[in-house]
Amino acid sequence: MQQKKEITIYDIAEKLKLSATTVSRGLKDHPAISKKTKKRINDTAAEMGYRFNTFASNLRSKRTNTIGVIIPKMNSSFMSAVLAGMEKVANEASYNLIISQSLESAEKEAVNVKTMFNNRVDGLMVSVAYDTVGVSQFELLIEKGIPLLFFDRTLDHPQCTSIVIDNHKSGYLATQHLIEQGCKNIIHITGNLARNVYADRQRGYESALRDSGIEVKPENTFITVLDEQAGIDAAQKILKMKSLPDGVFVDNDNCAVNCMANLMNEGIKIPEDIAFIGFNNDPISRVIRPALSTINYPGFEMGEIAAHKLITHLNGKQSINSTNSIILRSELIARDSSRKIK
Amino acid sequence: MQQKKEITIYDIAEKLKLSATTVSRGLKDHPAISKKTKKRINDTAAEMGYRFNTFASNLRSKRTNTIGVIIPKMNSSFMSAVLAGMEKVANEASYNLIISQSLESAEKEAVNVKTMFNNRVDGLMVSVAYDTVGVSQFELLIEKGIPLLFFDRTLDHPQCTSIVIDNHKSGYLATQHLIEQGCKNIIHITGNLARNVYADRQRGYESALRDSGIEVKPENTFITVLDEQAGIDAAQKILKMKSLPDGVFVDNDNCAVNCMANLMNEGIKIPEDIAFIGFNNDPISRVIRPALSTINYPGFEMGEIAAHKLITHLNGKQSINSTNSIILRSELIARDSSRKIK
DNA sequence: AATAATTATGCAACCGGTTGCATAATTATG
DNA sequence: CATAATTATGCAACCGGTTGCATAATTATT
Repeated sequence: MQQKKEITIYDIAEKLKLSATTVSRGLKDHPAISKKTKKRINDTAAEMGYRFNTFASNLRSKRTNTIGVIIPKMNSSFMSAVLAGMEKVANEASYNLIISQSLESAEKEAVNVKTMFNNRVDGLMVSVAYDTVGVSQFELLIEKGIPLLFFDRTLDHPQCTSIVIDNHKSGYLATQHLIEQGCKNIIHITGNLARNVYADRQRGYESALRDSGIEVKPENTFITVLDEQAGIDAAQKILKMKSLPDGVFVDNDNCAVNCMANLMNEGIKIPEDIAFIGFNNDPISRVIRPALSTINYPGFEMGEIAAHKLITHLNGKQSINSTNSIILRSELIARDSSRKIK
Repeated sequence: MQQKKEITIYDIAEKLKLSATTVSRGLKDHPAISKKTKKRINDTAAEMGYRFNTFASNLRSKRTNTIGVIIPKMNSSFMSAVLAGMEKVANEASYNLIISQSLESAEKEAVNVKTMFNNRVDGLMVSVAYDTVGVSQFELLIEKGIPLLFFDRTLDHPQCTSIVIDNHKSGYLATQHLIEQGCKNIIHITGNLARNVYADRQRGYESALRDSGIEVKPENTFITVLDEQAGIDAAQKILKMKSLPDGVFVDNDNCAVNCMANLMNEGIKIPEDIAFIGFNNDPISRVIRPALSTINYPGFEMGEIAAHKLITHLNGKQSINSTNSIILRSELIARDSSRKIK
């Protein structure tokens, strides 16, 4: 395992009878170095098998070209789309991404923030865990002037930009759509209402009901973790209700689909007995039968925009504080699971 | 944006009238430092707001505690499961993950390898792009003694470990299952046969046919990119065949589901007319109706094992060359899409 | 040809932990 | 109490690019 000696700019300098300074600049395409010298330097570097030492560079220049990302879980269709978008933009701008998962634990999230901090990421993008409370774990970044950006599940902080969709409007549209289809007794299956995404959708749901003169019943809102099991549990709960609902709005397609499948197994007809609408426009929503109505959530685009925003700021082109939040367009996609009216 | 001055071990040393050496060792829990001094050092560090400088450390110690991952695409259910598994293990072992996507392009893959190389990752885990040819782009890593591990889509290299499932057996099992259900004219929708995963499954498919005395027809193997569109295209192609197949084995659930849905729209009955089996055990396979039979591909586990294997090697516990390949268990999951016999 | 302006290159300190070797401080042994 | 054996701490060089400032080389101007 004895590594061959690494070639440094000093080795190149010596061979070319130049200074390390000139070699460093030549490799960086610095304007003060002549074309001829640059070519000599680059050729020799290639020939000698030189490789740039990021650490020496980072150490001196105090920049890492690395962006941290902390998300609850990698393996969801939505989140991997976001990551893919971020990676694409970051890669094109020569930034590296360090990604870690909080696994929905605020505690693990705090540890990850610390790690990112020690790794001196130039900036951090976060979608917070299910049970995160307060912003204190992020203060040390802000004090050091490290830009912090929230996306999807955000926290409110005057110095941070948030990238979100209009969750209130989305919740409103989804509910209104069910009402238009004739639903009068609508369940909302949602998550922790301390999280902006769920709270906003719940408010949208309530507004839509009120605007149509339908009573808002607290027992019609199910707080769950929105995973597959939660969908199954919700189905059981619905089956036990004295009067069956005629519409269900679920904040996650995957959860919705599992709930729906369970109800169908018990002989419930979708959408005739119960109309369904999900959230995210997950691929699963398109292939299930009946196809699941949903709210389109542009994950890939959100990732691109978040990364782009952060990088623009890092490159000094624009302050991250100039905008406090960016709201992406999301829209209703009506499919068979909610079409009671033909 | 003027950062507050960073606290270094020298600042701590000065305050405690110690040397930087002692502080460095104290923070690292070095055995030669007394308990008392360690406590003083750690307390002062915390109090002064010291943060460890990874770059200075990396520069000197020539280790990065960073592992690179290059995959074709992040946003597939299988791949995000793999990544989640890797991240979990890496995080627990205090390694960072740098992830980048080749987006199925060999060219972009080569660039990413170079970037990882320059970033001096301690090791690299790769699932190669659709059209990657040869191993030359990885040679520079191997020459420098940087361990390289392939998973899922592998390349053959004497110095690299591969983590795979038994694709031959899986292809055999899938095909055999269809035959047992009475299928005699089976299509295999697969990918680039230069990739081990697809070539092996194709061999398994052919072996199963032969073992049952069924003729292997080249035109029954569709080479595609296995995405949603490919599923739709395959459905069209099937509908135009002179004699319809009675079974279809698709190397990807998502593609399978789209193909199936398209055929059903045209009045084909699944499984009565055509039995279907997919690959991966994607969540989608469970919720679609009829539920899609598939091969369970333990992505999360594969990620965990790959990361664990690499890290064990990096920590000097075990040479990566001691095993040349690790084969994970995969199994057939029979569901309604293939059950012709009740 | 002399001077100014421009372009190209180099010096040397710096970034902040790490480590082999030497030395000092403390404890154990005879 | 002297000497050996441990244990604890420090010195100084090192890792390899980067950068402000100075100087050298070349070209333009009068």
